[in-house]
Amino acid sequence: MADSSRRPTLADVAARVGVSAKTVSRVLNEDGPASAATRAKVLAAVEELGFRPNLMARNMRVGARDSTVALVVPEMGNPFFGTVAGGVEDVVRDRGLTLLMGSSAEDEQAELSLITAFLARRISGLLVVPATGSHHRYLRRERDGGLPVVFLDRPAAGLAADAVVSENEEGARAGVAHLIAHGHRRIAFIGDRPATLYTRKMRQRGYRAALTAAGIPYDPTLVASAHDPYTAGVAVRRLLDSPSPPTAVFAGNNLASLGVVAALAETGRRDIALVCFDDLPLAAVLEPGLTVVAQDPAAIGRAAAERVLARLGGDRSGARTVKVPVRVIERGSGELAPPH
Amino acid sequence: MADSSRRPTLADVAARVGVSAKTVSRVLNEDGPASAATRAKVLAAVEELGFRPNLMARNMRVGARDSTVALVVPEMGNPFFGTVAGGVEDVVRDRGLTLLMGSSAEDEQAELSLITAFLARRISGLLVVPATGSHHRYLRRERDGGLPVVFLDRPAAGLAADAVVSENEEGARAGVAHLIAHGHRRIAFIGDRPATLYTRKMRQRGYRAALTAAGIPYDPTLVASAHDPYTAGVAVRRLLDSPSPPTAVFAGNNLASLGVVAALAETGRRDIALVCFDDLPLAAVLEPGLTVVAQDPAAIGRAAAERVLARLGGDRSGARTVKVPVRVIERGSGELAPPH
DNA sequence: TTGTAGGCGTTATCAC
DNA sequence: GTGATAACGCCTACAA
Repeated sequence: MADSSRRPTLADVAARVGVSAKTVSRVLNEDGPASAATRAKVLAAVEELGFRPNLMARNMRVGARDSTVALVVPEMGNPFFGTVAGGVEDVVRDRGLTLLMGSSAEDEQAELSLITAFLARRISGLLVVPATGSHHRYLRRERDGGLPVVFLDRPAAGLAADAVVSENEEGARAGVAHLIAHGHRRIAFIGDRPATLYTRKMRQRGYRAALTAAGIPYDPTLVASAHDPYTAGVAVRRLLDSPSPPTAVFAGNNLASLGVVAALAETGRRDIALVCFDDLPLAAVLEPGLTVVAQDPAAIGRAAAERVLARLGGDRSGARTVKVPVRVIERGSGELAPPH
Repeated sequence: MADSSRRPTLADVAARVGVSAKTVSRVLNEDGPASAATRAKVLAAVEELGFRPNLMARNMRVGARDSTVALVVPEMGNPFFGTVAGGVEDVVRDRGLTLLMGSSAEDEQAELSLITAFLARRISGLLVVPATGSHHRYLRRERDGGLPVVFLDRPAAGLAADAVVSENEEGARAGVAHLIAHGHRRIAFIGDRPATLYTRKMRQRGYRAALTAAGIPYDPTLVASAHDPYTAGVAVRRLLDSPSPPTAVFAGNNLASLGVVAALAETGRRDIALVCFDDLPLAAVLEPGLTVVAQDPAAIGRAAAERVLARLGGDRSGARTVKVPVRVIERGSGELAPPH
């Protein structure tokens, strides 16, 4: 019985069988030749001792990166990022890569230490949904050294790198144009917080573009910020109680949408038209159904993972930004006409 | 200029400064003493070369496990598991551990190779939502060797190990009793698939217990299986079209619930009472609001992570199963009376 | 078919 | 304060 406080190593297995460590290695990796007898004895000893190869040691010797791809998201709980992660994993799993994942809690410092920890593990690829306000100049050297670095949902600041984002501006513009087409001229925008957030800016830009195209003046009093349902609800109520209230609302993200829908339901305002950016479960079951600009988070994850694999495969072309299409799904709430 | 195809090592930094590798190591780890001058020069060189410590090498030398905790879930996209993961991460992050995550796709083989890959990385803890039909005898040696192994949502098969689960039976019993209290006697059960799944069995047991307690005979024709919304919808429609249809439905998981809610809405059956296991976003906004037996997935994740930390801290007590409370949230759909 | 020497990047030990 | 040496577990290169 070997010292149970230590994990068995190749050498332990070898000693037990009476061969060299190299022979055991050969059997396990199906490397060089090995006689059937030796093979059987080795496998038996491996089983008996509960030997598990040490991947850290192997990678170090081989000089290879660890076969992991790291993903940094701002919040794990948000189903949007969960679905993104699922998309990433679907793609990398097929290549034998495993997913290393952490949340920055939308905090610059946390993001930095998380990424540092990942880099220290010699990951094979890095996927980042950057936290607000963070920059990524320090990743330049890694990327130049051959580490695929891809940004998701939001582009990097201070680094020309691959990015995969939704059609934020186009989608918002289409959603707001949809409301305008149904006769609305006073349309509120409940956007992400902080207002400097990339997705917020792009979606608000789309909002303004749609207004401009229709000759409707931009009214800043119709714009509010919220990231959680509660704040969004408060914002909508305030807007509806104002002297010249909106007849329609465009909700700029999934959590804000939840708050807007709830607020409209609670106040019984079934006359307010609503289009939400990002789809929600049960959206089709509401009455009226929720008209949304649907994103495809799984596709974002997959596209980003594929960029990583392409880079790993030797693609040295310039940084590219992939835009994942969104689509307007009409379900009723966006087709309500304003009171005349 | 060093060979740019190779990452700089401690030795490279040392050579540049003109000290030994050990000195650099001392500075970086704030280990032994080091003069202010040396320290400054070392840090400058580290910065200049873009040196990053190699954690694999460090761990190997120190003989330490990697500071990661691995989590295996059956499906990444499911928001339930996403929230569980968030709970895990909240707890382990505070201890400087990072999360390694993968999906088994509810497949026994995939789960095994995933766990094998994790073990090869010398993880510090293992959290598993076991795939249907998988067993975990092979983890016994790992656990005995000091690796904390904790199961979530479903207990292990073939291994006495810590587990954290919801109050499945109690919750289902309470939910069904709620329907009975409102006058229902023909209550359908749309459970997880396959029927051998732990949560399915426990919830169905609670369903039967509630019936028995009320003296209502168990009618297998009222029981159906579904894991995705579509199948659940089909099942409900079929039940409602049957000769002696139910007056109430108990939906056994979040995805089935989506399908049941949609089917009831589409068929215009506003008279059917409904209680769902697991809460859903927008549940409160439906009309009537959705009465649910709410689980607390984040709490499940946190509790499991805390078990891991306790074991890491030296807790050698016997395997324990933690039950995370659920609670019935009345919102209307579960309080509908049957037609008399 | 099998074994030996050496080294991957880091740190523990002991010496200066 | 600092350095030389050996060792962690494994694999490559070469030899037998």
